[in-house]
Amino acid sequence: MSSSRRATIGDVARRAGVSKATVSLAYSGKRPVSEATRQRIFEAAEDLEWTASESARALAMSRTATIGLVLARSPEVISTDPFFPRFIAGCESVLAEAGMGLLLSVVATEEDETAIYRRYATGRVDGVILLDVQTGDRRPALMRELGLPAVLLAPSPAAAGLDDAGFDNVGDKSEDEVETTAFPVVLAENAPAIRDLVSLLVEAGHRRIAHVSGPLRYVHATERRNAFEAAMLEHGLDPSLVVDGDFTAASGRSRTLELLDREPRPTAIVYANDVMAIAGLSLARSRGLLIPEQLSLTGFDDSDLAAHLSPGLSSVSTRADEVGATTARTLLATLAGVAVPITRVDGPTVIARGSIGPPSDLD
Amino acid sequence: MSSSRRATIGDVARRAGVSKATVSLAYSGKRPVSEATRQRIFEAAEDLEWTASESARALAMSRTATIGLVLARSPEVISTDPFFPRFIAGCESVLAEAGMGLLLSVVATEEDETAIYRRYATGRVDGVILLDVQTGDRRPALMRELGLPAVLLAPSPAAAGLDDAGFDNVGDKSEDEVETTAFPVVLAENAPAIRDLVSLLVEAGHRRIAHVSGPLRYVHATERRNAFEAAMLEHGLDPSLVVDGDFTAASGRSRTLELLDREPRPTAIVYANDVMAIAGLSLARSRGLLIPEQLSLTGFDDSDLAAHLSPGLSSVSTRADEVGATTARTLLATLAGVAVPITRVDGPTVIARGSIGPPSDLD
DNA sequence: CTGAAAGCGCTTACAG
DNA sequence: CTGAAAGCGCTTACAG
Repeated sequence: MSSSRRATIGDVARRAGVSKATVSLAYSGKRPVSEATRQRIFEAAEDLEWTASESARALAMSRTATIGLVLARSPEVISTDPFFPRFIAGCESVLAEAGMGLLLSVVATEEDETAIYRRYATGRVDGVILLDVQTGDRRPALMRELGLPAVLLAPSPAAAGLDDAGFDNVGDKSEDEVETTAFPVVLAENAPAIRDLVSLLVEAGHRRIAHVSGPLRYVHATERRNAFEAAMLEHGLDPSLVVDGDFTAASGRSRTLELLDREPRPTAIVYANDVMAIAGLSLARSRGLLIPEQLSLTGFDDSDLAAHLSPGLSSVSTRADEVGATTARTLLATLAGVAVPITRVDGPTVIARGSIGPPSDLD
Repeated sequence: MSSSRRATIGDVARRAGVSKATVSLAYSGKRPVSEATRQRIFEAAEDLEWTASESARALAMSRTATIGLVLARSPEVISTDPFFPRFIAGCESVLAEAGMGLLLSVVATEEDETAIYRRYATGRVDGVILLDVQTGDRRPALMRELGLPAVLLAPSPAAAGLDDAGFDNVGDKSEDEVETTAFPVVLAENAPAIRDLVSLLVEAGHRRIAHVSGPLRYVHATERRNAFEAAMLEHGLDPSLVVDGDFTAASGRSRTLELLDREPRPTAIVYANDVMAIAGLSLARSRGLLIPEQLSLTGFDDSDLAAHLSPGLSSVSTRADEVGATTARTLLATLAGVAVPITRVDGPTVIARGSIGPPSDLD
């Protein structure tokens, strides 16, 4: 706008008295360039404020320096889930360093999601990150159909397609050929933290412990619920006090209402995320229950609020930023042709706070 | 991967027995194409599963079909602020329809932010959206330097550069020329909602009302604080009960602690966002205060939790999704060459819930 | 209504 | 160590 038009590699080459190829090579370092000419080139580029056009590079190299991420959740849940922004921030930190960008899409329906991936495959991104694995997830198959490199964030080995869970992340096997690799996975197990949470409550003296799950179409929600049930059984306790939530505050409130009306009342509730737990905690309090004396509660996500409620909400730190960074790194490695079949990251860890205590004998 | 290589426009042209130009024109509609050939072309394209390469179009048309958004906040605050995800979802809904993508960046420092914009200008995006206006914001100047079309979301006319607030969004004037237009602004005023909130509290009988602000480098935080003070003065009340928060739960808690220790204690607190209000509410309750009898509280954002706490948290709906959609639409119009100097959107509106009530005489 | 050709701004074999 | 040329896959004047 201010200065006429943007400089091109041709302008730089002319000013430095070299060919366009040499300018290109001086920057990419894909072939040696004498120190003298390199200097002249860099100076010329600086004078002209030149930087290579990404569009031109994209066409010439058939790589976009962009990776794609689609969030397929209701705006309501997205806005409430601290995982996404932290995960994205983690991705960004490694992508930025690699000079890559992140193309983000938010969709409501599965149809829209498929459409987006098709557009992505149209030379828009070099690869994608797959979050929120669902049972029977079709995205892995779609990615293969589109030839779109992808990395999957999975909450359990089963979700990673490592054993048969009806999930389609197994490589194609054809007769005499070697089995092709299923695409790369970052594994952040959810189960251990839930077990720890249950143990903590049991040790504190709780026997009637309930669980408010997330939407069970998500493998991570199922995984948390299964872990809850397994842990209860291990302790010889009744694992059937499970109600289905959907990660929203509304469901946290209504499911808690339901649980508090049971006879006998549970003395502790394990929620599948913080938002539901906070709504539940607030409700219990408004009912006059003392926290944690009459009701202990735990969340999942370790949202900013958890630590600063009074009492603090015991929760599970998912280290979403680290997970995001690792996932991005894994995708970059994949794009670079390095085979990374599976990367384990430290699982989420429990953070105990005031919302957990021994059950009182009052009730 | 599965099928050899992606089809190109050449393949489609050959199969349809026409020139590449005709294929291009059949899709763009920039010139009439006979119905018969159009049919043949579409069929050929379908057979070959062809869609135009975005990289090639980007180079040929010098437009990337991508807009950029950079979030420059600490991961902590981002993860807690429901505005961003909703705003982004709103943008997406109009961008997707227009076949455009959203390139998202998250940065920590101002340096990184500048670097990102420079990369953006390198043929990565067609324009950008500017959020979180700060006093003395340098981005408008930077955008002009880079020749990057932009639209600014402003919480007040002053922040939009509509009057002198030390903000650099005025057009260049040179001698005899017409004053060039400052770049487009979407205006969503914050002040009216805060005034409404104060009025509501005053009508309920409150006299000692406090405010916990956001970080004052943000114009929207300053705007909310100023509106609070102005409203208090209008009602003939002492406007000096203002403490500085930073939008985090931690600050919500500590500032509330401070306010509750004052003598006399405020009977109501207006927080600059929901997270601080929720932390404050929780603290007040743990101190044994009855809500709203002994303390009324209000938030800002209308986060998912607000409606489902017990009592519900009175808040301000920012309609972030609509604002996002409008902002995106404004940017698209700008890119299309339509001049849209300023677009007003419905300001945020108050939602009264149980956290507001008449002050009791108990204390 | 349609085609042949040039051009967008890079990168990369191919020669030297 | 360097240059001339072809190519990436589109779009868009220019002719007809």
